[in-house]
Amino acid sequence: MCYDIKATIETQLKRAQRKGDAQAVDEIMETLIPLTHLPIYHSSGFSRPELLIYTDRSPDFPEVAKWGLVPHWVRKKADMKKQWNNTLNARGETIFKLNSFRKAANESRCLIYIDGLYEHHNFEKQTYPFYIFNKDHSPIILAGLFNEWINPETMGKLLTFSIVTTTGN
DNA sequence: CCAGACGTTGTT
DNA sequence: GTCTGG
DNA sequence: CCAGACGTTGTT
DNA sequence: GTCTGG
Repeated sequence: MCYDIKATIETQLKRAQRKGDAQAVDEIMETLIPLTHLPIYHSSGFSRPELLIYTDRSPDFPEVAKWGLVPHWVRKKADMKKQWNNTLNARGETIFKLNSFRKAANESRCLIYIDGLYEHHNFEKQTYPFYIFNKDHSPIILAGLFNEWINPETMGKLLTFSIVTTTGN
């Protein structure tokens, strides 16, 4: 499960810095970062934050995307709103079967660089958030699926993504 | 056949 | 206790 | 998923 | 677009 994350600009840019050139990073800072909610210190997916993802069609130069995948078959804006809180996560075991994820699982995969994530644990009827991160503070790199949805009213493109989860190990 | 959904999480 | 909003 | 609300009346 | 439930 993964519904609450921390993502700083530095961490989100790590891949572009390593794989791209310095000019590309400057361009990202100027043109893409202002379109996002970065830096994100603790956001729930349900607040539908926008951040950078590294897609398989552009693996080293990130794209701005909104958390909560809108499937390709959604036609109306109202249907989109019904759908989007249910696709923050995608169970890896079933992504090739389900209508909402199958096409993206086959064709549109991405990576999401984050600092850490928050898991809630229950103890004596109370809930406590635990922050999970790498010991050396290196990025946690999550597997994701994405889709580019065309809003029929405005013809605007909306890039959205879902985080792939699996059973604990 | 048509209408309506299409998804995730947890379990002291 | 249960529903809504984020 | 968790956090926080959960309700009513009238109207310059 | 495709699957499920009635």
